[in-house]
Amino acid sequence: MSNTRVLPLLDAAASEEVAPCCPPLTERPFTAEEAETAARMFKALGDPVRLRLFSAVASHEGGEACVCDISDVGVSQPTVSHHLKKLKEAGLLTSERRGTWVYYRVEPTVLAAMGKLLTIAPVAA
Amino acid sequence: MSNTRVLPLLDAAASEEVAPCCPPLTERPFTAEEAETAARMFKALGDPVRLRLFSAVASHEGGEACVCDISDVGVSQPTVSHHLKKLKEAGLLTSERRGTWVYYRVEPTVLAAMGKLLTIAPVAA
DNA sequence: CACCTGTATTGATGAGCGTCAACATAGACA
DNA sequence: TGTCTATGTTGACGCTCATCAATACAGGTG
Repeated sequence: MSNTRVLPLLDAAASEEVAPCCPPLTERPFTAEEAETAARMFKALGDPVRLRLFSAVASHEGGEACVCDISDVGVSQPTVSHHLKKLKEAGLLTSERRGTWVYYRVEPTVLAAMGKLLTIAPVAA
Repeated sequence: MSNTRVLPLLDAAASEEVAPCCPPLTERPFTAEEAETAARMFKALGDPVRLRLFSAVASHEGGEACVCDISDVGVSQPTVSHHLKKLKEAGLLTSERRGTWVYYRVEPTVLAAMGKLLTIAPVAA
């Protein structure tokens, strides 16, 4: 029944140890430092163009995509490059140049961490 | 083992039918409209002060909190009010006045929907 | 080498946002 | 009614950001 597990592609060990910054939003009030860190990630996804770019990379086969595959989002090429840089700085994407093209891929642990932020705190039992 | 289910507080029916806007980010590239909708929610959580306010409400007992309980986040009272309004406009919080105080509570279905955005697409099986 | 394509950087511009002081509004109570 | 507390609104200021044109850089091909 539960077919919406968080990032099953991670190996079992990692899936239990992904919290790099913060507890679930519902567990206790965030400290200023936790909020600063987590807000940076949410902010990176808070722009429609960046969200489309991120989704395009995340859903592309192999979990990675060339810029040329995803740059059709209605803005100029420099703007695409700028947003991809922002996503990299937020730790959501990594990039690698292979010959002529640059490939971006999602950082799976960060995606899992953000997913955990939005869960109800695990029942203590 | 899986103690990090998404919003177990929702009744079973709702937990299977929460997608108000978009599929998981990893399922397929977002359309412009989907990105616009989802980005609005992420953007609302993309500010440290708003994230602290939201976390304070979400983690408060009963799932709701008076403004007076959560307004100690280092900014002025009008700024707190402004951010709470933003969170309301994004559909993440609702408010209700009871006598002297105004109580905010989290909108659980939206939180669940955002959690689903950050999951890997369910295995088709 | 020159030339072409793909991607990143620079600099500028306009819009949006976070913040506050001042003021307004709502409810409780005397 | 008047006064006090809690919360929301207004208007302004400074800063950040999304965007683009122009340019630079990287790598392939001839």
